Amino acid sequence: MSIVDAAAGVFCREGFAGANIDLIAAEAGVSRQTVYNHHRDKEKLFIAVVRDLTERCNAGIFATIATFPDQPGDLEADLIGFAVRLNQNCICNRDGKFLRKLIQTEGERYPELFAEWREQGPGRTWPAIAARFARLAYGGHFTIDDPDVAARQFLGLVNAELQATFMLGGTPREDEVVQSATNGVRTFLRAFGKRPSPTGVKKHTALANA
Amino acid sequence: MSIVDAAAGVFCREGFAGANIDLIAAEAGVSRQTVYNHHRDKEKLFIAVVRDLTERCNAGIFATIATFPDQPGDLEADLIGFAVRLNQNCICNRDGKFLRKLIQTEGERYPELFAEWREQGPGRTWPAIAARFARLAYGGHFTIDDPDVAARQFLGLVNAELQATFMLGGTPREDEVVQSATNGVRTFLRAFGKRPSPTGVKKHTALANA
DNA sequence: GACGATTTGGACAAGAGTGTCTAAATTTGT
DNA sequence: ACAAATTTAGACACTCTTGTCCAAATCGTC
Repeated sequence: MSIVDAAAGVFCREGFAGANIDLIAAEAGVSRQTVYNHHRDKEKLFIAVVRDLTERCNAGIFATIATFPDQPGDLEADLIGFAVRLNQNCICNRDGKFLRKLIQTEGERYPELFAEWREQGPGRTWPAIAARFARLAYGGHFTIDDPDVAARQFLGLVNAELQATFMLGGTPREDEVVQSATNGVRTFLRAFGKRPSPTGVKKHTALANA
Repeated sequence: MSIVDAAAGVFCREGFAGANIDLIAAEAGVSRQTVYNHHRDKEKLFIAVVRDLTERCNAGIFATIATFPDQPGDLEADLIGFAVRLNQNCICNRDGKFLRKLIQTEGERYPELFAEWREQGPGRTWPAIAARFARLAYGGHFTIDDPDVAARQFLGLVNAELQATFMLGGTPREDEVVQSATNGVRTFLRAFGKRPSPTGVKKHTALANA
């Protein structure tokens, strides 16, 4: 395991103040001196960790956004699949979990660093998702007023049932992710879908592959 | 300011490891020895802080749930008012912000303590809100399949636009809270409201008083 | 095989924080 | 006003951590 990977784990578990360089070195399988050789001090190491995580997470999110169903066959199933991929590949994986925790934990201590994240992360990914929704709406699959609002509400809905787990830093099981996404997408489509389908519930299988 | 209040602030800012007892004593306006007299050690003090916050937050949430509109005049405006009260009085205030941060930061270090929170917090408040929604549905104001899912989605929707702010430990402005609640409730009612109102947008003022 | 670069382990100084102790000062109740 | 309880300031031992220094060992490359 690389030094920054090991450091990410320790910083997440112990917080910045509680993180021990000796422990990081041990988990990385190198000597303490090597840690200091590569990264001048604890703070520089921390910054390197956040930058690394932000970069990797963003790459994953954009790769997943590229799989957005622009020409859906079954709109409900396709959106559920997209939501599940987004969660499993970007938010629930190791990088996503770590980055989320570091932002929550140390966000106030490094305003510039996390302002940067905010711009590069939600500031770029949310509009990208909104654009995909706008396209679907333009194609006649939706009736939405504001694509940006719709995108944020989509994310809020498909994660609605995972909040408590995220709070405690846990990782939801795959079936919980699928369940939350399924319920969220159904509500989303009841609100914005073309046919205001009544209570009728169709049976669909979520495609959870990458 | 009491010792636990001061400790709450310092634990939140600095994390458990980074929190300094001298600083807590100074902010509480007492000597360090007094802190040790009241709470045997740092860990006991931390536990007292979390218990205190959990208790106060729960009281606030249940007080707010008591204002749920059981017999709504204007359903949309009443739900927006409820959502705004919930956010302003329970989630965005000092106690809510601190409890959220402590759970995110130290949740993994004290599993029993935060399992307790989970039972006393979401475990009791979510069903309570769900029961109110079930009552509205039974009264013919809604068409919902599962009140529990609907309650979680309601919370997810009205907070959808505040996520990034919560992440960084910030406090959203009142108008942001109202905006998010308004958009969320409108979408919620488009999905579950009795009359599947089209894109039509009515003008309503959110009652944001306590 | 030899040479330069990197890594290693261990020692080290400096600083910070926890928790204890004690005697003096202050508050509280009566 | 007095006695008991509490609070205070300061010193203290102890532990832990950071960051530096250095000589020996290891590695990579030619």
